[in-house]
Amino acid sequence: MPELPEVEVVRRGLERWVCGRTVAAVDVLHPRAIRRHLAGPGDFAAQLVGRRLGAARRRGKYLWLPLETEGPTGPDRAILAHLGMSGQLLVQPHEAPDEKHLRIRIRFADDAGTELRFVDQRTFGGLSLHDTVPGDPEGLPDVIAHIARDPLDPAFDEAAFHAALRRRRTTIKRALLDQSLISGVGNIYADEALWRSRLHYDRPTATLTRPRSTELLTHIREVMNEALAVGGTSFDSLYVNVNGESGYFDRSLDAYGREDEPCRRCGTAMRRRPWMNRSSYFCPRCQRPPRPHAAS
DNA sequence: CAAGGCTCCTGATAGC
DNA sequence: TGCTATCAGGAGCCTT
Repeated sequence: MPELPEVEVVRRGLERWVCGRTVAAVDVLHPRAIRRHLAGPGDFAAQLVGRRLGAARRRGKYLWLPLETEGPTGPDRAILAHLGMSGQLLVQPHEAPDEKHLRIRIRFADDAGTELRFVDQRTFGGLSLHDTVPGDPEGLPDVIAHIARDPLDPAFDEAAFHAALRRRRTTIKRALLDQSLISGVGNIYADEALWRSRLHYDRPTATLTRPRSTELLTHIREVMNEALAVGGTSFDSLYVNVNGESGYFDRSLDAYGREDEPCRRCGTAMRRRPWMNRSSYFCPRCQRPPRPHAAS
């Protein structure tokens, strides 16, 4: 499932293969893939044709491709992409057969011989076009202005993150998955970082000391950077990078998906608990549940 | 406003 | 064999 490292791999692929190319034609093959573009598929295509794409950017799990400005008037625009659970952005030769779940095809006005394809089995992801936040140096699309900076962003505000954890009345894994507090962390890397930090997923955020939240952030960054170094995590063929190659980080996971397998620190059988309509994996010995306490 | 639950979707897999 | 139930889960939206 694409979380920050996987999305960053895709961003780099777009940077290499799509940046600077001019859109010639757009085919929307499934309306759900364009549902966040409220003006509809026809408008999406009409707005894109003839526009040159700028350098791909990313915040958390969101990607965007700025449209290079045509003239002095009008707001800057960008193609916003989210991969959802199963989305892929593939650069394919024109002659490659259509993927079973091909949703959007973008052709370019050059003779490079390749096109950009958005393929998505479960259709949680999609593309859309948006104005960018006025004056924002990164050209952040306005609809994701509420998404927090991610832990690999040099401008991520660690002190503010810690203060928010102390202020919130919630638990640590919920906070890690809240993209308005910290972005880019999904279920897999949350479990990995909590295991490395020996923190139980139900630990109230208000109990974390500054050293503990700093340590947690360090583990988040480490696990993400390790995944990035090997091209991301993939359990099946659903996630591939922009060239269609899978990542290999799943071989290095310490917590996620390891129910009944021995903890790599202490040997205790790892456990899985249903949690928020998904699962949490943890070591019952290294990651002790928080002590229940009376409400104050 | 914050917190937490619901919902969208398809395919693999388990169980009967 | 073939059916149904379950699970995977990001994030917008809704309720409390």
